[in-house]
Amino acid sequence: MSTSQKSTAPVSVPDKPSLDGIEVKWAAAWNEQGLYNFDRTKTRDQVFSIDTPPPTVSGSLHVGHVFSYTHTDCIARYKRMRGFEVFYPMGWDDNGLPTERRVQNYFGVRCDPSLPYKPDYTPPANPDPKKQEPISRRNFIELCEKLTVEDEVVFEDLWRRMGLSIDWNQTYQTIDGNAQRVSQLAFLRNLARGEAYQSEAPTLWDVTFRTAVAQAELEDRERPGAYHRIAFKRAENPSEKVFIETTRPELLAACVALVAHPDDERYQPLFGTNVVTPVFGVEVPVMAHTLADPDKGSGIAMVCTFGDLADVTWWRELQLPTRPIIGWDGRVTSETPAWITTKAGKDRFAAIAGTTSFTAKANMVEVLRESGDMEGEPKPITHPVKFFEKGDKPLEIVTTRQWYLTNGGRNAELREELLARGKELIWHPAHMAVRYDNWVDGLNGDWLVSRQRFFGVPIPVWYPLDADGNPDYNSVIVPTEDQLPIDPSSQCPDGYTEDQRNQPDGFMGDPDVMDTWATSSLTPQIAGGWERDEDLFNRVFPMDMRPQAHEIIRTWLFSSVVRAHLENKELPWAHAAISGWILDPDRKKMSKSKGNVVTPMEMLDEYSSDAVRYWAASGRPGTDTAFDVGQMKIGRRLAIKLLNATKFVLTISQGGNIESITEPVDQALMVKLSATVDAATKAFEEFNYAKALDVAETFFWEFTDDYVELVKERAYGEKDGVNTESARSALYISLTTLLRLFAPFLPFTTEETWSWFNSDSVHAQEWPDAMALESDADAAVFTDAQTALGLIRKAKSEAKVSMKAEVATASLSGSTEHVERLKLVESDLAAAGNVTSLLFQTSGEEIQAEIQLA
RNA sequence: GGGCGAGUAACUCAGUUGGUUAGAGUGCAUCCCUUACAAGGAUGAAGUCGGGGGUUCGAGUCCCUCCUCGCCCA
Repeated sequence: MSTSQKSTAPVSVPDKPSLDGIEVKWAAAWNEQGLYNFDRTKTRDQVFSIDTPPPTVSGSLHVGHVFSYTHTDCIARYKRMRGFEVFYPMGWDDNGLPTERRVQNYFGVRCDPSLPYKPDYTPPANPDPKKQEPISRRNFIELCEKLTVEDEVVFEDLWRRMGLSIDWNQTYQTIDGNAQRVSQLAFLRNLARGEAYQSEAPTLWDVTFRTAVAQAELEDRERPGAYHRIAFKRAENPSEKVFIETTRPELLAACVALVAHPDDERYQPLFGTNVVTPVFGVEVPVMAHTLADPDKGSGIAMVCTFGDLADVTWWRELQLPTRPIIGWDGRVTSETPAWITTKAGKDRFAAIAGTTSFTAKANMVEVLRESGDMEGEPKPITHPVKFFEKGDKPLEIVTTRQWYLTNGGRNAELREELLARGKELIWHPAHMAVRYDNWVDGLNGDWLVSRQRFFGVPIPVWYPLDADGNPDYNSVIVPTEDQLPIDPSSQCPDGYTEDQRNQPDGFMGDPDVMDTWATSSLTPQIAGGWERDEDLFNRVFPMDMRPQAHEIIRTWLFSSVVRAHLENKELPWAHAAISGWILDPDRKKMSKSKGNVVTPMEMLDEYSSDAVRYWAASGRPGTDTAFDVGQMKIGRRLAIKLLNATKFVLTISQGGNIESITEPVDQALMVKLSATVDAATKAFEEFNYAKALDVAETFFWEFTDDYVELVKERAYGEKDGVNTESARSALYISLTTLLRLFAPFLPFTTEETWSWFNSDSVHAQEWPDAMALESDADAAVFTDAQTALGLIRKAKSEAKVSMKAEVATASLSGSTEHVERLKLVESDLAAAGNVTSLLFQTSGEEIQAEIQLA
């Protein structure tokens, strides 16, 4: 780094510097200059690549977006100044259920895949959410695409207004052609390697959305329920009763066994015998399994196909028959099951056939009460119930054919490999790694990737139909890689013609789409040009950084690691930067439903982008942060101070040279500045932008409050030019260093001020070099001067006079070293304090002052 | 129930491998319209570092235990 600096343009400082309008001005200028465009001539070691989270554009803008995206941008800007070519793309997550729901509500339509496409369709003029108009799948998807484009504009406007240094030439949508191609291609590669497979198995099922959901999308919610104590009769001796307690009496017809713990002496005599279900009269075995909890209810459980995940375990491990009575719509099946053979049982079933599980439950309770098979009244309890995280009805478990992807949930070896990947990844903060480990350890099955939805990436396969028109799922027909992306419901496989679709001896397309995470898990590959632009891919992959929130470690982060591990045999990125949440002032998570969400654009308008960024950057990595307009006001004050301080320095100094800094207090300031740069650099290297901001800010306030006041007169040249150049150089070098230290945080303010004396952008400058500012000067000269100046101010403040008031005599005392140092600043202290007679005295260990005002 | 994180001034937060008298900003009080800055500046008051116990010459920091809050998992 050069030790000499001067402005690269004629200095032009506004009379009244202001933050107003600088966002629009500089966002446009940066766009025009292509300042953040990725230069793909750079090689991998010169590149810093970021796997940016694609926001869900159908969701609302949230201060959380501003918060976490600012963190990433601060790091991107730092890396850019460190000489890295930053690859900073932006994606839009428009794939999936949130978009479908928004389209349904916004246009008042719903998708009915059985309907034909209407080319000139227009949605209802006055959408009625209760009377959604059924439309074809293709019409529905067209509306999804139309709306997401509109939503993306709103997000892009915000990102630009916030000053995110994104390369707007590198954008993608998780539903666009390339994302679909990458997603399908990766799936076919998984299929070829045996990592993707189909299975007919009990599946967690959301009855509202009528789709299967994966383990990663579940959440437990506490719900009221009740134990119903129901009597089964022993098959050999009907007078002998066995009581079970169940929360789901409506599933009695789906009962396939009773289970108790093998050590439970109460039920040991029953193991291997049969009992008869009440009402339906079906004979079922009593079996032993360690999962049965002797302390829960009566200690013996009714196994149904399927009431909960424990039922699935028992069904599988005890090899029980499948007797489902709940259909995909969440209602009891309309046909009476074959296993119910008694006349009374058939009649009873007819009464609940076709009803919702809620109605069926009420009906069954009534029937059991009348028949005397229920003992006592239901006992209310509260218990955790599994929900789809986006759903509002409890999940059912139904048996369906689905596609799965291996993720270690059923394979110990793969699980260990993925745990090792978690250890290989560098986490910020480090403790977030345990969430990954917990999740991987707790996996109980492979990743279910098929979804029975419409707006998503189709599963790219077909199945041949036999002479009876039944699909042969074991003979999957796949497209060639160069045919991708494909839609199997509108395109036909090689060797077939479209008129063979759904005909005997013809083919059928897989009707499902993939889980959105199956696409989102490939964002490094999608943005990085995998199998599309190998030249780009080799320059950016594996990426350097994945920023994301902690609650999606189990979904986005984990699934991305799975895909890259399987496909690329490596981690998708080196660092994971985990951001915290925004909490409201009561320390509750901010959310729309609580009505405590603030609109980001209003915030930016009121406080300025840099002020809001300041607040965001104050939140340490991974730490939940309170929404605090107070911090934004401070940020605004900092930005305005920076404008004014820059104006001041430039009016008296327009160049600097480290060799000209000869005055001890100026040299001391440089030592402090060097330490500040060093600390900020170290913090940034650890992804701790908050600390980097803090150290820069601390130095800045000392610089303005103390140093500038101390050297003002000398810098003006009012002391016959003695050491004027030293002060001017120190001021100028401090200023240019500070503007660069603040550039990642306050990109607009620093660019505005930089432009007053430079023709290029502050964001294209090199990050300051601590070494270049280092010297063996004594930093305590400045510290002691600050102390002495403070004492003089205190005396004036206590005397309630102006800071400008004249001091007749100031007698400073302290240790020998103190006095030696203070003498080095004598002239500046006298000037700053307006002291006529400044005296020194060696006494005591602390600096003290006796002040006599004039 | 298991795990992780947090608890420091009225508020929001720093506090490094244990090391002098625990810091900053906000707010508050008092004062100053000082020619970079009144959307400003100066000075000041304010803390049993969640409770208890332990290790140590020395603990906000390490160990044990309990309490409160948040999140993840079951």
